[in-house]
Amino acid sequence: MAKLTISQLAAHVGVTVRAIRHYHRLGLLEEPERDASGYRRYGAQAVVDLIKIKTLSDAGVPLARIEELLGADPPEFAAAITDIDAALKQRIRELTRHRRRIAELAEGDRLFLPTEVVEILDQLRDMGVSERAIQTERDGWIVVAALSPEQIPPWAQEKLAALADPDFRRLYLAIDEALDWDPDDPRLAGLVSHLLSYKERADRGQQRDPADVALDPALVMLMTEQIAEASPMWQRLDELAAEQMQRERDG
Amino acid sequence: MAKLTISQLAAHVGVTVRAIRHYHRLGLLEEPERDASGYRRYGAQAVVDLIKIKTLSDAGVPLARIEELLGADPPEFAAAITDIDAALKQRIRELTRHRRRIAELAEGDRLFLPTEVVEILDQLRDMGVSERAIQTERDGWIVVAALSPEQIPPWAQEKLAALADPDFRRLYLAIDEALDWDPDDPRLAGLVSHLLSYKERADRGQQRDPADVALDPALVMLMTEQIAEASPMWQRLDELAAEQMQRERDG
DNA sequence: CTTGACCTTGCCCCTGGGTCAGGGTTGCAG
DNA sequence: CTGCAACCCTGACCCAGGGGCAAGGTCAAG
Repeated sequence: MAKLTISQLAAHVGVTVRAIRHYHRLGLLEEPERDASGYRRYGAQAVVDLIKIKTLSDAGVPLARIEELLGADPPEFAAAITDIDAALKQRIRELTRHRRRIAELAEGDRLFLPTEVVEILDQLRDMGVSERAIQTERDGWIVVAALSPEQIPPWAQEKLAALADPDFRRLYLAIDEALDWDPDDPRLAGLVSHLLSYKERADRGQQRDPADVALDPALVMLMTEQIAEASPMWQRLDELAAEQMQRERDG
Repeated sequence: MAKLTISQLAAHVGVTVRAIRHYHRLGLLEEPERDASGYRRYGAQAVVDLIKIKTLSDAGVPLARIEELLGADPPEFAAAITDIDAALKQRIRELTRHRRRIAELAEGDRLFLPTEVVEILDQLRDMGVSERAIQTERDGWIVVAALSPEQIPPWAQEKLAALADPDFRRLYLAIDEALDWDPDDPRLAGLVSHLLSYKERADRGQQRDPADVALDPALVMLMTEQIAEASPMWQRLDELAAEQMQRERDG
């Protein structure tokens, strides 16, 4: 009669009745004697064992591993404890890293992109480019980073160089303002000639046009599609410019 | 053509293909368009979303909660991030605590017991009591600590006081040596009289016998059974002493 | 004698996916 | 052109570590 019922044992050790039965099923904790009515009756050893189990389990040791440990002799046990402690230390370091990443998440772009690209986005922001265009730009870079991360640095360097050119900035801002125009807007013609004249100057000069860098054409298409999706006007602009260049070559 | 396949997306973000499909099923990540053959094709937004999901998930945020967060507006999101960070900090503290407990587990006694009891065990060790008896003593204290922690300090104080008495120490050592005797060993009679004469002196004196402290009788029985289980000789000793006392009262 | 709090076993449910099965597609090499 | 590896698809089952609930037996008090 001195012995504990399952719920008393559970309450004292700070574990649920359900968990104790679970441990029995797994063979982690020995099944105690039953009383006349079939109830489990626990002695002191069960308390000791259960506390051990709970302590290890709280530390994140899987139940299967705990089972091995309970049968191990002291040197083995001590070695295992050392392992577990190292794992805990490791886990704590990880959590600390995750904390930092989480903080960056609240901050925005920086999380997803290499620093060169963050630099580009910051410059665009300083120029007064619309948030929407910046988003589109950012998404393009993300896809490039996903497919060919090694192409990011050269391309980004070129783009940064271009952004140092006031002509390029004017062009960028002009296109930004036009993003929401209808693809049939008559003002598009002016934009096309602005674009082409910049291109011409860039070609004559020091190859400042980012599109001229030797890039995977598939990637360029990807970027183009990405941008076109965000703005029908851009798509049209691209077509018109291509046609115009074709005519110039022909004529 | 331009978009990512599921495995490209997975590889870039550092997550398994299976996990992505899982997120789709949970509605966490939007199902992208399919190409002609039914393959999923992902754009940049998916990369961004997936990185968010992974970052939060790595931090231990349950997927269900992540789903809510992705739909939340920035202030809500920021608040949630603060919560999550606090939870991480909390978790790190917990792990650190568990590390300490685990370390104590390797060390032995200290794990489950308040300092008074550790003190008792240390004194027993200094006296040269066998490790086996110390284990039994320790297990008894563990049970008491689990069942009635509030009874530990008075009982432990009494026991410490008794241990200061050379008579009690001699008795303790005598019983320790006898632990492995057969229950029918003829030397038991001598041990019984040693026990009873100590009890008598203790009763006459300042109530030094720990068993005299007002204790939960269920607890005492549990302890007794615990010890009896470890040593049949002890069980017999207990019976003989009880009989002897009965005779003395009667006679 | 009933009531409520226990106890028993057994079965399905959850998360965060892993793994296997049984197919269809794509791209490259011979 | 054909074969074959490496993809992709869905669906179904499996794991830990239990939670919840059902359907029934037991116990102590009023």
